[in-house]
Amino acid sequence: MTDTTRKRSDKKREAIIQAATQAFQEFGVNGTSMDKLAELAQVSKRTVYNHFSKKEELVMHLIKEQWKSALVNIGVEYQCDLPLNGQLEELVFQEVTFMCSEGHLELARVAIGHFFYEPEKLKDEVAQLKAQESSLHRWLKAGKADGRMSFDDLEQVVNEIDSLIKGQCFWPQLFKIEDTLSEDDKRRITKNIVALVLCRYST
Amino acid sequence: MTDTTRKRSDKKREAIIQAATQAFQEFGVNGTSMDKLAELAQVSKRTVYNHFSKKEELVMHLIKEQWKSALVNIGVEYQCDLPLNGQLEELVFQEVTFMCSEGHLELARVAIGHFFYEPEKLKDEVAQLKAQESSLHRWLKAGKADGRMSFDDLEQVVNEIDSLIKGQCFWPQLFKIEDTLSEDDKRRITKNIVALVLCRYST
DNA sequence: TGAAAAGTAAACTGTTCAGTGTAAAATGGG
DNA sequence: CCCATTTTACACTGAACAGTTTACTTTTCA
Repeated sequence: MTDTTRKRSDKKREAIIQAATQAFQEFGVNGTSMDKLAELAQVSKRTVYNHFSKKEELVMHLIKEQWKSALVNIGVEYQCDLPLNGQLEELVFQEVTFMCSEGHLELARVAIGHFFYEPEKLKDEVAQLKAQESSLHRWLKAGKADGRMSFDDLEQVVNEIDSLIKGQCFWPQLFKIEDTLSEDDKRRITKNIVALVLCRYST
Repeated sequence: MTDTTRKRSDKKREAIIQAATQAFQEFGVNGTSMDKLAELAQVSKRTVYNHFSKKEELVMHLIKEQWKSALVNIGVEYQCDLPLNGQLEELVFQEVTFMCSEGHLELARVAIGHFFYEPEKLKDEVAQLKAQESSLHRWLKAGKADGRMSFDDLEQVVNEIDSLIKGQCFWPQLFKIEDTLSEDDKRRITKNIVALVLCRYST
């Protein structure tokens, strides 16, 4: 397999992935036939099958790929010498921005469309994702250790914040019930969440 | 159409609806063929088509039906002479209980499975549902009028409470990522939500 | 009892789609 | 120019499925 052949092959592969990404987002996995996909990718159907032996393989490839690229770390480290308010606002704002970004929403749509009737598989994937301790976890833990935050159950607080974020910045957009949020919307929502949380859990 | 014929016909119809309800929940609308459905209902396929001329008609019938029956009013009216805590706890608990009931989850699964790639239709349906002012709306408004609650934006507060409830009692269960909640779970979650909300918005 | 209403079984139409087989053609290195 | 690899066009298989047609049976009740 020579270098140039690989290059041509890679280009085709790229085109397939590109087309699949778009098509799956627009029509869903089930709504995108392999014929249609090949046509969109400007590639023969057979070539699609040369690169991905089953539709499922292509789907999983895309999802994993997007998962990976989505994991650009959100990072704000706790600092004893700064007010809680500003720090937590920055952290929540980053999460909000990520949650309602088109990239993340599109990934979620494909994944949900694909896994909706395979809850077992979904559970596994989500478990993997949840395994990593989030920046939010770390920050809250540090705040408690520092004596400026007070709560019994860390997991519960994380859950509450997560619910508040997703309930306003993810689910409505996922189902296209609400439009994309403006920067002002994001700021406003962030401020409200932070106010709510600090009012209750800061000492 | 005589009385007894109606009875036989109704039984068949009932069997169809019954089977469709189950099958749509388990396999999704797209995953349930009309042949399979007829078999599950112990009814000939033609009979299915005699009652519902298209699959779509059957689907819509089910969804509307369940919507309707789901609208058992959640009702707790604001009372000036009782502590906020207990009142709001009762109200939130009712919402929590409704949200995570199997009936509601199953309806939501069918609706989402059906509407996922038809966001326009979904938007319409949701708009209809949102039109009704909830008991929560009324209670918060009354609390504010009474001077015991304080907030600028009613809609936002309702949204926050709604997010907290759904984030812990609806979405995880919808995707079968979390198990059904026990009574204790519901109570605990309710208490935490109410504490969070009153801490911030009661005067 | 007999006619109307409803149900049944099974074959059939037409379509969509995943996945395969094959032979010809394009590509690019040696 | 020749050889490897890859791509392409296209026909094909086999399955699934919505919806229809037909010829026949059962139920109900007047």
